[in-house]
Amino acid sequence: MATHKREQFTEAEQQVAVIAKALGHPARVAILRLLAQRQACVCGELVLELPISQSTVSQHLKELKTAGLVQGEVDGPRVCYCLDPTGWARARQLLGDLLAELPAPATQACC
Amino acid sequence: MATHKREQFTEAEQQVAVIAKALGHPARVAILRLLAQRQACVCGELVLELPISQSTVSQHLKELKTAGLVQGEVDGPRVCYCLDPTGWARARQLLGDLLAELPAPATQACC
DNA sequence: CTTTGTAATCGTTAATCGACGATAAACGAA
DNA sequence: TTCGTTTATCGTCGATTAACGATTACAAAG
Repeated sequence: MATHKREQFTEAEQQVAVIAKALGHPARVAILRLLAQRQACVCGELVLELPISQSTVSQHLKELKTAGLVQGEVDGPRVCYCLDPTGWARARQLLGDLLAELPAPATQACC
Repeated sequence: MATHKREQFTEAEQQVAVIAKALGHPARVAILRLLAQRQACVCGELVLELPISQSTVSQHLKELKTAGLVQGEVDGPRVCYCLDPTGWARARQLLGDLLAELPAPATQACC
């Protein structure tokens, strides 16, 4: 059963997991890269660039938005997406902390 | 349909996604942190520290191993786990590249 | 060889994910 | 107001995930 015991982990662990989960699909990584590269962040542009359907892109955008990594602004009939400044900054912080906490280990294993 | 179009994204995007997916659960983040903190990386220790059952821990360890982040070495009746040196170094590289490629945006949104 | 302790696997269950087409909603233009 | 364009949502489907207890596999000890 997916009784999801997530509550029992630390706040930081859960937050990192949320970020990582959002990054856990190539389409979402691609979307973030596109949003960072070009300033033209209209949804339709993304659909043209990606090998998935419009509804699926929309779905991924929703997940990124839920994770706080992306924000969308309605602009007439279309929607302009971009990285969420504070959310992405926070994500960078959390991932950076994780990398700092888990440094590259010595070349030989522990045991 | 889960037709998984992952093949159609770039190699880097897919690899980042694999890493991120492995980090996408608080239990796995916790496991990695425990492995980095203490050198005592015996599976049983992890089970004692985590609020989930032995079989679930084993499952998560398997996923981390599949993602190349962790390695296990049989030591008599128990198994000693630790960060996979090369795999984790690679993961650090990929995540670092991503953070470099997606810098903290200007405080104001794009549109 | 049998027992004991440890970890992996199996089987099951519920929930979530990923994908799509179809439909609905929102808006500007005619 | 109606039409075309754009995006979000709905409904569906199969696959995967997360979790657990039970069982199995294995190695060391007796």
